[in-house]
Formats: sequence, structure tokens, C-alpha cells
Amino acid sequence: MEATTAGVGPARLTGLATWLLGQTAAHAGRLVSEGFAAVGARGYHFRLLATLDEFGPASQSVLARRSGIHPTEIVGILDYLASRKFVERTPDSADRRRNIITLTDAGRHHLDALDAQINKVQEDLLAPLNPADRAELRRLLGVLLDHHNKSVGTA
Amino acid sequence: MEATTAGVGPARLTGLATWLLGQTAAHAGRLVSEGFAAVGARGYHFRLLATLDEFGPASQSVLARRSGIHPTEIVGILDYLASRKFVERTPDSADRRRNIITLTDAGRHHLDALDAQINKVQEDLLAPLNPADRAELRRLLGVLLDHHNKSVGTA
DNA sequence: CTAATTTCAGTCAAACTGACATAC
DNA sequence: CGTATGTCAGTTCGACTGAAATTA
Repeated sequence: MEATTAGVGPARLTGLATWLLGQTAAHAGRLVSEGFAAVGARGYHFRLLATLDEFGPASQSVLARRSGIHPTEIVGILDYLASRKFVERTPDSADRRRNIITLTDAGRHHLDALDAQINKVQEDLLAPLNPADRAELRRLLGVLLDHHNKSVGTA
Repeated sequence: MEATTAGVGPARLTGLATWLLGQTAAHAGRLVSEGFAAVGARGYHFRLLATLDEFGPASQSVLARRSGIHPTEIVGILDYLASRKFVERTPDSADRRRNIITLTDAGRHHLDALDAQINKVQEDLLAPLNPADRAELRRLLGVLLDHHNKSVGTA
């Protein structure tokens, strides 16, 4: 049996973990984009809103670290989310460099819609895998991420 | 133990297969880019050269299908590869719409260098996984790819 | 002075869309 | 005619670099 070929293409390529990962992620990304586009949103919105929902209000730089989104991206995403009244940006009185970002009720509501959407996408993506395989995939990807997060120092 | 958390971040996000996949692929992509940049190349070059090496000369559209690279991308990549004398573009006498692309000796040589590079990267990426886990990861990704290639009709 | 925070402007790789001339 | 091929121009998403102003 050996390494699966995943359709067609040069074996030199299709046997590579990096290629399989890239192709699968591209596909997943397509599904995610479509799913979010259906509710007029993007991946970044979900990531930021989910971060706010689970960790509570925070400054933009803390948000960047928690969400894994690059600090320079945060500004624009927040501009948009604030314009839609999904978050509130208020200056931090304790440290005037900072803004404190808070999730609004509308934002929480929107997040629920995105949540429903993204869960549909998981099903789509993982359709051909049974529960054990899904868990195993998550485990393996988790190990890789943990390892590389540590060595690179994303913490 | 449950689904691995993969560092930090909102559970709503970090438990998602799409997120794990995206993050891991981003990391892998970083490693690949760095590796290829070290020999003055990019991922596309390797993909196209490998495709030519394994399947032999072909038209640009066939190359696109075989490599999984979007047809409109092929043009520019080939422009570059031809300028470096890694491939030759000759008009097809049988069908004057087509160019036949051929790998040169220099191209084959360059491909060897890229091959060495990309294999180093695999090791880097998969370092925390034992051989069985690596095979399992490849298998699972392969299943996903096969499934989605079929339904979308990339063939 | 150094360091952190936010912001702006721009780059980049990969993938894509739409249009078009040419040839089949 | 409709379709396939190659080309060009432009867009998108996610991620990044570099620089700057403000404040700690």
C-alpha cells in the first residue's frame, strides 16, 4: 500500500507531507471561505470574535497573540468589525497606548452564525473519515503544531 | 486526553480541523519557502519541474492539470524557467495552439537540488512524528484529497 | 534611552476570475 | 459554430516586513 497517491501527479510531489498538507489546506481554505462568504464574513472575523468570546476583552496586541493573527492585520479587521458594531474599541485609561476591545451582543450573535457555518464546513471536509480517523488527524496535526510553536516561540 | 489544544488560543478555533490544517500548512509553507529560497527558487518551480521529469514533455494545459497549478500561473512560471534554460518551449507542429515544454539537462540538475532541499524540509516538519505516525498522517491527508478531488472533479 | 502599542504602507506566494486572440 | 490553448490583467486571502508616532 505505502504512501497514498492522492489522485494524480508526480510521486516526487504527491508523497511529500508538505504537498499533501498544502493541497488539503487549500481545499479546506476554499470551503471555509465559501462558508463564511455565505454570511458575509471571512476567516479572520471568526478567529477574532472567537478569541474575544473565549478570553474576554483585551488590547489589540494581546488579541494578536491569542488569535495567532499578525498584529498588523488586527487593525484592519477590527476597523471592519467595529464598523459593523460587532466589537467596541475603547482607549485604556491605564495605558494610553492601548485600546481595549470588547465583544458586543451583536458580535456574539454574529459569532454564533459563523460558528454554525464553520461546523458545517468541518463536516464537509472530514466527510470521508470516521470518528477515530478524525481524532487521529487532529492529534497528529496538534503534535506538529505544538512542536513548531515551541521551537519558534510563538507563545 | 481528547483533541489536542496545539498551544494556546480559543478552543472553538483550535479544535477545528480546518484551523489545525491551516496553521500546520502555514508552518510547512514557511519552511518550504525558506528551503527553496536558499537555492533561489519557489514551490511552483519544483512542482513544475517534477511534473516534467516524471511525465515527460507536455503542453502547458496538460502541465497545469498534472501539476495542479492553475493554468494562468503556468505561463509566468514557464517564462521564468525558460529564461533560466531549465525548460524549452517549442511550438507543437500538430496543434499550433500548443507549446510543448521539455525539461533540459540544466533543469534536471536544478530539480535535483530542489529535491534535496525539499526532503530536508520534510524532516524538519515531521521531526516530532515517528515513522508510523508519519505514514498515518500521509494516509489521512491522502484520503481527504482523494475524496475532494473526486467530488470537485479536478481530474 | 529602550521597549511596547497601534497604525500605515507595501510585499509575497499561492490560488483564483474574467477576458481575449488564436487555432482546432 | 463551440471549444481548447495560451496569454494578460487584476483580485483574494492569509501572512509577513518595515517604518513611524505615541506612550510607558
